[in-house]
Amino acid sequence: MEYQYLDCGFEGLSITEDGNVSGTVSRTVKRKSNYDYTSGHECKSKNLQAERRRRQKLSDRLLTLRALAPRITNMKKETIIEDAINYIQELQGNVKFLSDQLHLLEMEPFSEAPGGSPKKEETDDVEETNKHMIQEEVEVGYMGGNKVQIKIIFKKKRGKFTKLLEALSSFGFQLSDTSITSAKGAILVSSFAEAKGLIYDDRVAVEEARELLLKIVRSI
Amino acid sequence: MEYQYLDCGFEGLSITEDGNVSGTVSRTVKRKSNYDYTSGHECKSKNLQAERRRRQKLSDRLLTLRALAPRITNMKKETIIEDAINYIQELQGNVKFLSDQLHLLEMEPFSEAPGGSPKKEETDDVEETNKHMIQEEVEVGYMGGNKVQIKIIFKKKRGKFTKLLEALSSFGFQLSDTSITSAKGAILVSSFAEAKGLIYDDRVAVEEARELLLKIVRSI
DNA sequence: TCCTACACGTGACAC
DNA sequence: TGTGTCACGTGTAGG
Repeated sequence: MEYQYLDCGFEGLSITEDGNVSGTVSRTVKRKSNYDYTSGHECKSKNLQAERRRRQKLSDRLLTLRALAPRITNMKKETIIEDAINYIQELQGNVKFLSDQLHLLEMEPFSEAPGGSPKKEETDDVEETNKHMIQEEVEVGYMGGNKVQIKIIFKKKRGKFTKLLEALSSFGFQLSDTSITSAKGAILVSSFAEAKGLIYDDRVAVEEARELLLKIVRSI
Repeated sequence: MEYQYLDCGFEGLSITEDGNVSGTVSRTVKRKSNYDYTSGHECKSKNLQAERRRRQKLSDRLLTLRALAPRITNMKKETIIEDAINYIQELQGNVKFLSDQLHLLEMEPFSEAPGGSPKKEETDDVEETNKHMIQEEVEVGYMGGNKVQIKIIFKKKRGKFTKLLEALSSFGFQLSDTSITSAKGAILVSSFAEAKGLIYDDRVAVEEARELLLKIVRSI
């Protein structure tokens, strides 16, 4: 970093009073003529060195920033910042995903949260009941032993299926073979299951199971 | 953004042959005198406008970057980048912490051994991975558009399937028709899906999707 | 040959 | 009356 400019004391140019509106949108251009040209003072090498320091600092920060991102597409300044932006967004997504998963995993051992988060669910429920009017439907067929075959139709909603699975599992239904098809906002789940919690004298209480399933589906 | 410079065709200055070594450490100064002053050609307004565009783009990126970070200390360029650096490091720390905690929580169901000697657990884990050898398996077939058909085999574990569903959903896979069968501790999921997050010029990156799915399955 | 990206010096401001 | 920051125009190296 050696500069042979001394930059102080001699000037080869004078201030040209040409078009003076500088760059940005609305600068209050006052043309105050800060410099005292009679004394030849206000030497600009100070400003020069400060500017050099500033640039170097900024460049260093950019390098540090680039060193953090794993996906490096280019050395260009602009792409460095772009990569940083993308990386930050990716990291934010990861954090959100992991956080959600962690909370979900923490809630799991206590079966279902009773209070839960009321606001979202409420609005969703209102929308659901008002708008589409897709009627939930549940059928249960007895297959012998504690085996049943169940069919469930409900309205498609984000995360509803996974919650249904969890609810089924926590109520003692063990699904073996299941198939899911979705069409026009409705979901049909058809499955073979073992109903371990609903056995009365070696027979599954089919109607009870059906009502339980219906309650589960509607409550989610 | 209005400039009253036209900058093309007229020059008020000549090239002064003064000290020519410019800024950085070792520039091979050749002083080639690129410009043809006889013809008045090689008008520099192109370069000027390009430079303006570059600056504006860079400024925009900086603003975007600043918009991402929650802790804004200053509007200065340098501090914007500093904040971004700190924020990225913080996010990385969060991801690492959450990931660790998640993995720890996943191992918990196996740690309910009554004796509680850590050796056993370790050997158990090793035995598990060695013995059963249910290899995760992922296949992805391209069906046109952004539709894919996926097949996933993994070892049955409590809550794993619902977590898989959520992960798929959060990574942009929208399952339409899927069937699940389980046998001897293994689960086979076969499904049609829309891969909305992985479209490159109207084509789905199949191999990427496969690797992503494999990572998801293994990480859960 | 042109085009892109960069660092530089400089005037204008804002504390 | 200074110090720090900014955007600007410009020369120059590489592609």
